[in-house]
Amino acid sequence: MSKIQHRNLYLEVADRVRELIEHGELEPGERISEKNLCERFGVSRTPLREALKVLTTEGLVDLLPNRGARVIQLSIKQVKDTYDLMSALEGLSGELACQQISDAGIEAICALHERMLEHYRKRELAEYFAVNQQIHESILTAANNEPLMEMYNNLNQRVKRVRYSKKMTDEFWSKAVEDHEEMVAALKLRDGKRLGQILRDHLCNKLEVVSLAGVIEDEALLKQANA
Amino acid sequence: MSKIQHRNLYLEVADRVRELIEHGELEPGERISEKNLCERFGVSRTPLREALKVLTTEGLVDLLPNRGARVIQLSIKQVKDTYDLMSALEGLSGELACQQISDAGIEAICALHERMLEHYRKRELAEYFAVNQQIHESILTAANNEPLMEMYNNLNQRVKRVRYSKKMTDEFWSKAVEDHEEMVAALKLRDGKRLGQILRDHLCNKLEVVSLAGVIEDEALLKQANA
DNA sequence: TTGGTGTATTTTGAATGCATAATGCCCTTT
DNA sequence: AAAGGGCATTATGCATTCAAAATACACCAA
Repeated sequence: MSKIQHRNLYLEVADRVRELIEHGELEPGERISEKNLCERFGVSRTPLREALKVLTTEGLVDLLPNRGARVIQLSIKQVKDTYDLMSALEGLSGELACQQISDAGIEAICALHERMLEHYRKRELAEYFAVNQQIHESILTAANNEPLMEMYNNLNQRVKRVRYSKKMTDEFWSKAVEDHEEMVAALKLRDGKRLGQILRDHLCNKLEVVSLAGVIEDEALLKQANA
Repeated sequence: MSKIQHRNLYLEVADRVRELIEHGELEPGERISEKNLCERFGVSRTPLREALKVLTTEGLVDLLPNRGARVIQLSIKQVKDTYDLMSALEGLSGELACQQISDAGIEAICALHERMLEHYRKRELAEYFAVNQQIHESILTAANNEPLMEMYNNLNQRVKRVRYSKKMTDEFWSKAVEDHEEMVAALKLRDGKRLGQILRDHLCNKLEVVSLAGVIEDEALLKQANA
């Protein structure tokens, strides 16, 4: 029997707004109207404003005094900085995972890895991404470090929008798969230092940024053009 | 001329509550009475409640639905996890700092290092700590990575209480100073990989935890006895 | 006593109301 | 026509109010 959980309204609202941002229904830089969202969710301003304050602390929203809230708009530098940070966190997760993960856990990741390879061979990008993400999540979970998980997810949330819009070159893709081969090898040996190093250097964190620059600038230009 | 800044009340309140927690006026696990704090700060419940929500997302406060707020009380594992995470962040800050820091910046840190050594020789613990912290802050600043800084400060805030209460053994202390010698050497060579490695392994992050276990357990027992 | 039930009190959650700051628009002036 | 000033409108910040949940406490029964 699961515990009765009554969440507060502001948490629910925060989730919903997060979704709106993630799915692009609220665009970066867009002004968030309290009234508008209140009507949309059917709640009063109090829980909505509390939610906005939470989202501001999470770094997803920018709250200007007396001038309302906007969806955060990351500069290229901020995205790069965030990726650097996430790499470091992934590195740590690799080290910790090697110390803590069970044999079964390793096997599970190997299985995911095989599935990922299959999707790579078939050039199924969306499926590849999904499994890829599962692998990284599994390592993160195996690391068994709450604040690490929490921070990683928070950062991921911030860059999700731009992350999804990335293009994958063949060269980039094959390199990523190579990295994953090495990762699995290190994991099997429980070589934490090595896995950590690979994850820190993993191109998903580095190379991406290069192509990202394009995306962000395109969006910025587009916005200017429309304004 | 500095910009006119009018901060919202909830930010002010959040700062004040943070201080109360940091200085131990609100103890870990202690129930936070809304009414009490409202009267103390002379504000209505709205901004206070907003502040509590912010502090909850920051991980300093635990907000239970319909049952009020409490100051967060970290378990030994959580403290250990947080330290692991902070080590990784410090490591990253070292790598980045080496890439970005100016010659003048390096010299400034060397100067701080000399001052720290002086305090070490004179066994001036408080002064040593202060300068030590300045060094780490300088490196973090030199890394020039906003979200990194933000996260580090947040984590630091969470463990500040237990961090201050730590005891310093001679052996531990001398090892710490040795580490710092190596750090400065790596920094002078702008050897990011090396500085990163040293910082990740720096005992301030590792050894500390061992003695911490004692402190936290003592406090827990004390609390039980009083209850 | 001890355990449980029902009521009163306190505390929290959310909506509403009010004061103030920001925005938009029209009008004047040059 | 463009720039600036003033008024009306709107949005925000905070206080207050109302409703619901949790807590405390007294009372009763075993």
